[in-house]
Amino acid sequence: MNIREIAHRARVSHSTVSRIINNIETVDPVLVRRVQKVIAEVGYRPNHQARALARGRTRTIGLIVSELSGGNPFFSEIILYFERAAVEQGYEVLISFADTQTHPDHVAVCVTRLQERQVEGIAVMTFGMERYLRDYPINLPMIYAGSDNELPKVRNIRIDYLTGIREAVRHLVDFGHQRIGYLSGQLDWSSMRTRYNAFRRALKGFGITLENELTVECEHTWDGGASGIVNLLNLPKPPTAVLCCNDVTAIGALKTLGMRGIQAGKDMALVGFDDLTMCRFTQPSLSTIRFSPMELANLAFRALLEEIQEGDSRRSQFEYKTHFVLRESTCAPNR
Amino acid sequence: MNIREIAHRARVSHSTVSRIINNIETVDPVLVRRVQKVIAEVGYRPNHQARALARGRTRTIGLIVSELSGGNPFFSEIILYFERAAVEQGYEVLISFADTQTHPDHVAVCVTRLQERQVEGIAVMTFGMERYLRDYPINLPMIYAGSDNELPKVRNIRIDYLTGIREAVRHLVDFGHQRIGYLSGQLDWSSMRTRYNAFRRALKGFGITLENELTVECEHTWDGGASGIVNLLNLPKPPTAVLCCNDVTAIGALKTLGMRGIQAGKDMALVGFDDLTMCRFTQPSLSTIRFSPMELANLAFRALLEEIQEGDSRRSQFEYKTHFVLRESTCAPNR
DNA sequence: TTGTAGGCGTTATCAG
DNA sequence: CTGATAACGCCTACAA
Repeated sequence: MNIREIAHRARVSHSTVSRIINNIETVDPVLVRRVQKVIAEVGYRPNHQARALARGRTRTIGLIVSELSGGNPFFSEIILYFERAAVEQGYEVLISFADTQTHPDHVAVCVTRLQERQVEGIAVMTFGMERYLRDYPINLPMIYAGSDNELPKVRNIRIDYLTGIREAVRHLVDFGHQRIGYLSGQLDWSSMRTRYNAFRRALKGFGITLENELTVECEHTWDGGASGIVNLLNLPKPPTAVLCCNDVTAIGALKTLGMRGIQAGKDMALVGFDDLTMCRFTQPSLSTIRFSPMELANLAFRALLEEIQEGDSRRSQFEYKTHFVLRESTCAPNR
Repeated sequence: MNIREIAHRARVSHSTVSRIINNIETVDPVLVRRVQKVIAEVGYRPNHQARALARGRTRTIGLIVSELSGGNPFFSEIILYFERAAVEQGYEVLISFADTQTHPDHVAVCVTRLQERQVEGIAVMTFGMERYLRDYPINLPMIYAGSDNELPKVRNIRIDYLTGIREAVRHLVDFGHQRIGYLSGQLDWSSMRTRYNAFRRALKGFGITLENELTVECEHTWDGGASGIVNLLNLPKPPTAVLCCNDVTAIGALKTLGMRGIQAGKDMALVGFDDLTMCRFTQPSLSTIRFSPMELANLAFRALLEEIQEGDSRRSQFEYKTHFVLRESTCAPNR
């Protein structure tokens, strides 16, 4: 069923039908009613591909996220809020999962796919995997978030990890902690490296030097956190507080602590990162560093939209600042 | 940059270029090399919309899920695994979020959008909202999951809620529980109603009749569970065990219990529903009824693919059976 | 206000 | 094996 068929049945030309489905004012109301009746009767829907082809615009944007494996809710919230922001502005979103576990450079495949679909811009929210796009020819509006090597052609949403981490460390130091452990995700992810560096810098700011044994590198998953913290607990002199690279890791660690009879928020201080909804529902509730998927998604969409609409002309700086959120999992050192 | 431009630069016809990008064997290798060189040089990518238009096929399917609000990981896992299964078969997935909170019939809007995008089929994984499609003219392959009114034109993945729920209830009854409470989601969602009915039927099977006061209807969110269970605790004679309509609700309830000094798995038995990854990491870990998003997504994709490929000819029955998963949150009644 | 003709980028069907 | 030529469904001058 197409525009010509409708036109035939309504005894008008197909251009008239086209005008009507595009809400052009200058059409005889009589014809409008006649055509719309036919459209309703046959259940006609305009073909989006054909429109895009004829118009030269798709009003579609791409969103690339890291794989949601193990159900880390962080990225699913990114998707939800990004989509919502886009739909509000009349854009559609094509979502692409970069399967970074098996093929790190899968991000490039995703970009290709999206380009073939003629997206008008791409938001790369992988927090680390965008480095595999370094040699990829970028010829459309594109934004990264928290990338550590800023490219001239790609806008980057700066992430201020330091502020939140420093607030968290200050909080712990105020409590009297000196031996603060760190549960890191894989350090070949730039965002993980950046967080770690921020942590070390924060410590140094308070006159503390981080001993090597106090950093554990693990997968940033529930299981990674659960097993990673064992390395800290088994130390001859374990830390009195632990900062984790994300909430999922922290919740995994929390589980291990609980199983060993160690109470976070009493025997040991534990801090997460992200501020997932579920942080309020762990026991104890999890103090964390806010890195809100909702705010990030909105920021990313706004940045991309500006890039699409304004091009190089107006390049506002977009920045996201993290903050410490106090809940129940932190406490004074227990010796 | 298009096929004609490539043809011009490589001094061949555009049909030859078309053949080459479609890997048609019968092309002179010399030309292949020449054309591919140009393609690489200019960074040409075929236009997907144009291809779809010319081919009359999009190799794209639609997936409609309920909104992910509050970050319920259930739907995000559905999306992930559905997408993965589809990509494996050379299909792309268009994801549509049905914002059922504000506009229940938003599902219909999603279907329209997907139809305009010429998807070859749609999987509706809303577990309840598909009823708003009742009067919608269905003219393409479509599947539902767990729908309670089976339509002739739509394939439905039957969900056997009863088996898992009965196993859970048997487990509780074996422990000696007689007063078993139920924390339900909004009962105007068909999947919520079906679960509830299954629960009552299971109870009856063990000779227990459910007193009205033991059922609480709440939002099936973290907060809903956290506040909903209060109504059960405040009863003159509270239940000794509680079954929840999903894990998120159960985890919310777990939090409230913890704050009141009631230990799930010791003072009260608590059972969830879904088996989210995080169930293993709550304290205590959550006994639940397995309703695996991964398996459901795979099933849904297979069903839809068969519907697309075979049409009405071969209609296998697809069914998903739930099962009880024993962890630490259940125990004998504590009086 | 309406209709006609041409084009968007690709595939497919023909002769050559 | 290659190259015209005509679709695919829609939009948009331009002409009537």
